[in-house]
Amino acid sequence: MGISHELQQSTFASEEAKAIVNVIFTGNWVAYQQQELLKPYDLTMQQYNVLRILRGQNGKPMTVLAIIERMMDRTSNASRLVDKLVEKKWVLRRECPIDRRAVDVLILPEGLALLQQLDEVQNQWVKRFNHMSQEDLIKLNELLDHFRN
Amino acid sequence: MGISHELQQSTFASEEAKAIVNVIFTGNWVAYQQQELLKPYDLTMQQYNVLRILRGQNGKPMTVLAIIERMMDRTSNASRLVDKLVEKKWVLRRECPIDRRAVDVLILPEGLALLQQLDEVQNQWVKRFNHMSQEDLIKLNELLDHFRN
DNA sequence: TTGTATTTAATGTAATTACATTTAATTTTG
DNA sequence: CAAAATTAAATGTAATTACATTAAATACAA
Repeated sequence: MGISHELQQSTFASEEAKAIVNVIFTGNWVAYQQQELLKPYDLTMQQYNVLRILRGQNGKPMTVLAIIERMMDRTSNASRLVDKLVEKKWVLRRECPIDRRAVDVLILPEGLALLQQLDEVQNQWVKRFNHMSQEDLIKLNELLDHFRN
Repeated sequence: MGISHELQQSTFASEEAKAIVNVIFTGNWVAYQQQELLKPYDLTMQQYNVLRILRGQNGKPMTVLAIIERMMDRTSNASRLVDKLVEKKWVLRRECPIDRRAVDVLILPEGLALLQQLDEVQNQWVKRFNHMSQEDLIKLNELLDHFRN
């Protein structure tokens, strides 16, 4: 089931053009599945992404700008994403003591607990990709990295 | 510049997890560039996608449903996308004579002219990817197809 | 020091998207 | 045939995103 069949497109102008469409389409395809996975937890992909970034800090706070730099979708409005997470009591936001322009964001135990729950869901879901060999996955990661230069 | 460095993430739980993030991130990355390219033409990626699908019909009309089946982002609201294209006089919408529930959508000469203009822009931009060999591109397409099963 | 520029985050807004519902037409079933 | 089910598209709406602007704090330069 290649991209040509998927989009019912008989030919592409070039292998480059095909790869561009394929990368976007496949990205949307995975993102959609992730969204479905997260829906029961009242969490959008971007919110989930922010939570995981904060967990990676191991308790250390992060500014909004630092969060953006690590996000998969950097066009998201991180201020408002953090808003939502604060609303849901999963993270804490407080003035940064060193630079009062900045804001420190911290994940709360409730947020960590939610992520732990989601780890299990995620681990189950990732099995969906075990039709790919380890070599294939490594090669795919290399090629995607190369694609972005 | 791998995905780890890009997102400042030291490790991933597995090569699968890394590939998932990489596919989404790279998809967003290309989509963002395409959007920037289209901005001067007052066209969103989804609108552009619909226009190109219609051009592929070589004058034959298509129903909204048929358009959706060929779109890269199938969660888009095709009705409203077509609305926008009708507003801008790039496509024509008319009742399907065979099934009055359906709507025939046709690209207009103005739409074709716009696309022709964009072909040139696109061709220039695609050169951005000529650091990838033809073999790399073919392999990338294969792996992305395989990734989706 | 003081005024200017830059940085950081928040906010206003318009457009888009997601999701459910509605409307109208067609198909299927009894 | 008539009623029920299904299909195609449009629409209402709430949430999200994109984009520009604003506000506040800090850095820099004269």
